[in-house]
Amino acid sequence: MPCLLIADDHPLFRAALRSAAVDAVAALEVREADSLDGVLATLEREPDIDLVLLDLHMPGNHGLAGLAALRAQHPGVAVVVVSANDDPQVVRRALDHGAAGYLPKSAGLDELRDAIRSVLACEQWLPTNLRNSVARAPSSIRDTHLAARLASLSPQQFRVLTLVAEGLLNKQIADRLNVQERTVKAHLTAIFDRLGVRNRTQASVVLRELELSDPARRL
Amino acid sequence: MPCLLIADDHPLFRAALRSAAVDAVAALEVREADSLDGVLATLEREPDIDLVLLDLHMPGNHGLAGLAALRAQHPGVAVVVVSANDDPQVVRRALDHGAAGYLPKSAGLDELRDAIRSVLACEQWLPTNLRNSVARAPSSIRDTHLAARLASLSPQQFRVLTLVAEGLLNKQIADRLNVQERTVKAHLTAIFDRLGVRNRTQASVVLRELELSDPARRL
DNA sequence: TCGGCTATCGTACTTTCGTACCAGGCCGGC
DNA sequence: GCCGGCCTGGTACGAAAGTACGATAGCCGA
Repeated sequence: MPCLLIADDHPLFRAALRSAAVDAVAALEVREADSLDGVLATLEREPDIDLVLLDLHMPGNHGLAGLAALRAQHPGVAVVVVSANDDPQVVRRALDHGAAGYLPKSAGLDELRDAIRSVLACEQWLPTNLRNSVARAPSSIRDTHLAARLASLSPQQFRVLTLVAEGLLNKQIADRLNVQERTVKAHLTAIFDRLGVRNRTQASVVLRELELSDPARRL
Repeated sequence: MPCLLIADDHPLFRAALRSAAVDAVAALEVREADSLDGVLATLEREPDIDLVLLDLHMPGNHGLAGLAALRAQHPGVAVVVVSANDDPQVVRRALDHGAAGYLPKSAGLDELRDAIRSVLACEQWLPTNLRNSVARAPSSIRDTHLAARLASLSPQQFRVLTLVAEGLLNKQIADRLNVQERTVKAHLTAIFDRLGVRNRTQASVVLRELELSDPARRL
């Protein structure tokens, strides 16, 4: 039986997505989360989840960072990004970072149903009015490299990286993760190696590249 | 005689702005720059500049960081932000960081003329269709604090901060600025004090808060 | 079963960072 | 003139970061 996780910080919108989803797919189990940590915790707790509807703008998330974390820690779970933003460049970046689909918040029930069914069948899905423009949007080489590097991080490494990017000291990170500072250092050495950087500041820069810049930036 | 600096990385758009501007204001001197460094260099070289038309998306610039740098290093120069983005939240943030006006790239010649004249007369200017919505957009307390802190940095301190945010070592920064590493350290101590942070990673986070997030982020 | 990946922790070491104290020269405002 | 800010340095020191050797254990797929 297919299992869906709805990740959005807006209760009403979650409810709307839920009712539309159960209406669209027979015998669908649905979970909900209202923060990025909640999403990751739920995925840990319930490994049966097949699909996540992920709002890019929830607490603890910055742009595509949540998507990257999800893809890095749960590569087997499909992710459909749900966003009010329908700029083809942003959609392109989301797909490059492993999204299986992109659902504008303005989408109708038909589209939502289509999206869920397609992605559960392991097909990529985009709204019809975006397909052409997204296909034309060039993938940034920088972005695909970034995606590949970040996806190679282990879950724990990703957690360390996010804490580093918040400016925490190694000792603070160790306490937060209930390990020794020495272990944090070991992870950091691996992280630097994988990301191709030489210190923590550069690593945090890499992570922050995932924040969604102004859509006009690349024009 | 009023003097204007047009800062945009697109030559055609610079030309359009220039012809419209000289047409709008009598005896207007015009300079151009195509990068943030160019803007700052020109302002150093020519202290007579009264007004900058600043595109938010030029090389070396990330979101509002260029505006903040400009305001910090040349508080006497008025800045009109020129952007394709007309989200009221972004406009609000630009104004909170010291912009004297905001000109959508879709603006007509009349609006450009109005904008330049108003700002040269030391009045704030916004396009009519944005005035109400921007007035309703709340100022983020975080943002105004950020603006105040960043504006208190000296020019050299700002340069050090930008290099720190790129992940450079103190020694590398020293070489880049032709000073001793010890001097960089002195600047950093002052920077941490003013920004209210405790290490370089947190400082770079503060600077990167100025990047323009996805317009929908605050909804 | 075995190799590979991950996570954990250890010692010792170098480098970098950050702070403590200090000071001289420069410039602008009161 | 004097005060205050900025920019520049100097010595010294402790703290943090990062590296280089290690090690043990678990898990998973070939």
